[in-house]
Amino acid sequence: MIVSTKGRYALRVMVCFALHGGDGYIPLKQIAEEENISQKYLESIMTVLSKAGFVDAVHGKGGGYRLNRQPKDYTVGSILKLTEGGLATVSCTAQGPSACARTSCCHTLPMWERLDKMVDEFFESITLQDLMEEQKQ
Amino acid sequence: MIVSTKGRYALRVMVCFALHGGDGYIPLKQIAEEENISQKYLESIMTVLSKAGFVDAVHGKGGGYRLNRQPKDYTVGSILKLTEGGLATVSCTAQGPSACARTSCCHTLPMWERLDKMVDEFFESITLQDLMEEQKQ
DNA sequence: GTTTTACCTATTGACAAGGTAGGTAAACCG
DNA sequence: CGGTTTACCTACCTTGTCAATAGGTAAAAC
Repeated sequence: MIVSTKGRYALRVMVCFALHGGDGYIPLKQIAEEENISQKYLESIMTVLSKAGFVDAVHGKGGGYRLNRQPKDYTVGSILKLTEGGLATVSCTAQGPSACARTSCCHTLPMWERLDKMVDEFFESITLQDLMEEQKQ
Repeated sequence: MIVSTKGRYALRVMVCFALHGGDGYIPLKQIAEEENISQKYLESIMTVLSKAGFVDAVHGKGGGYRLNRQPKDYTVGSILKLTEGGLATVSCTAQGPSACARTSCCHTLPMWERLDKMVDEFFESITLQDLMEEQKQ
């Protein structure tokens, strides 16, 4: 598994905000109900997104969260890297390139590095806007 | 992480057998020492490969394991799917397509399916022969 | 000052990953 | 035949992470 619930929920919620559009703040309670995700669990994810400046947050009544960019200006890759803490496909490359002791003699490392690159480019090529427009059938 | 130690060890060991070449059987003890992997742990991996017919196994002195095809006739994908028990990148697609209750309304599922396909094609396009020839620098 | 909201700090239960321990069964060798 | 080498089998253990829960505090509106 390359992407855990955390990253997948983050994407779904961000798409949900994008679909709501407008300038208003939406409370997390509403999003949690619409997406049928534990509100408490979502809180921890939203805090990460908020601290990283991906969304605006306002306390109190009438508050909540909202996007602060156009959907086309969020890449899926940026959201996943933030919430998942990286997108390395194997532990060999998770600590950065050449962190493994076998680097110099490994016959498989170059493949993992190509895979990482391919996955990264895949996610960076997709935006929230793309996801909004996409749906099964 | 998309590929765990199990699958990575399996690949390294298979490449190791391929590099030894020849028709002789090689005892696991030797491979474990060369690759610096716990022999006991490798045993469980080799048993899987043996049962699936990826390698021949012979008991007793002079025995061990050997490949039973040309290196170019093993795809990385086939080895990983066997030892990892599948290569799904998200749990949404791990139980086969459309196993998720949100299938019909999910904005992210098509992306996961494309990712799965891309990863599968990547691994199926690489053979043991390719890995043998490959090394850093 | 009450309500609504975001935010913070544990804690939990389930599960798998990665490996260990100790055996049994087959094949060879003297 | 008896010992040695090997594959194979069953069980266990430790560690860590995931996903979620619980119970608060702080800010903003009314």
